[in-house]
Amino acid sequence: MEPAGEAGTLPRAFFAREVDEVARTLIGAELLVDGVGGTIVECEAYAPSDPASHAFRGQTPRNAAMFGPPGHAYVYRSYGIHWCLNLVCEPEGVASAVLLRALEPTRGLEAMRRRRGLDEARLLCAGPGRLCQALAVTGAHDGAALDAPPFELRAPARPPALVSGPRVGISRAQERPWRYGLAGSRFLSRPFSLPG
DNA sequence: CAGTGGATGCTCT
DNA sequence: GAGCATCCACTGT
Repeated sequence: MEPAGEAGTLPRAFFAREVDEVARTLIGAELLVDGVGGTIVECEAYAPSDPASHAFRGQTPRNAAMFGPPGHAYVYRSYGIHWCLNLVCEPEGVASAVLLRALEPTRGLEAMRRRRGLDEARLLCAGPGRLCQALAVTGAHDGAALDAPPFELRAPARPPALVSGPRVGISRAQERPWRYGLAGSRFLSRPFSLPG
């Protein structure tokens, strides 16, 4: 019985909205996996009918979680080496998701340093692959609910200042400014081009 | 600081 | 067989 500790957890309904709005609202939220994590400072929206989305060409075994209910994880392997964590949005079947790209580490720093083999806090979660390594997120979490252990997600106390820009590492639909960041954060995977 | 290439596995053509 | 929603080590200024 720990009602107080769960009071701020984001409900599944939080994710059942248009993905771009969810992405903006996630900046400043706290994400923990087994008690390890920090503040979300960078993420990207991947919408339905988005040529850069894994779901664009329809459902496959890999992207099946994107077609499932919102409020669940979609985890895929990137470049054969890294894992990337997405949060599924919108009504079930629409297949949109937010890719988490960077955290400001706040909890479990020692566990993250051990997993990453690094000391410098700035580099522990600065990038989607690094973030998953630091939080020990793998394909085993694909499809898992975000409002239950090992996940904890809490909204920010106050809306933070946002910056936006083109998404990173994609070749299609580069003109869509669906990358969001916490203004002034030193924990981004890379800087945003202009002050926003 | 910029640019290049290797590691490595899965999906889709 | 190509192409990745990446990261790191290495090169050269």
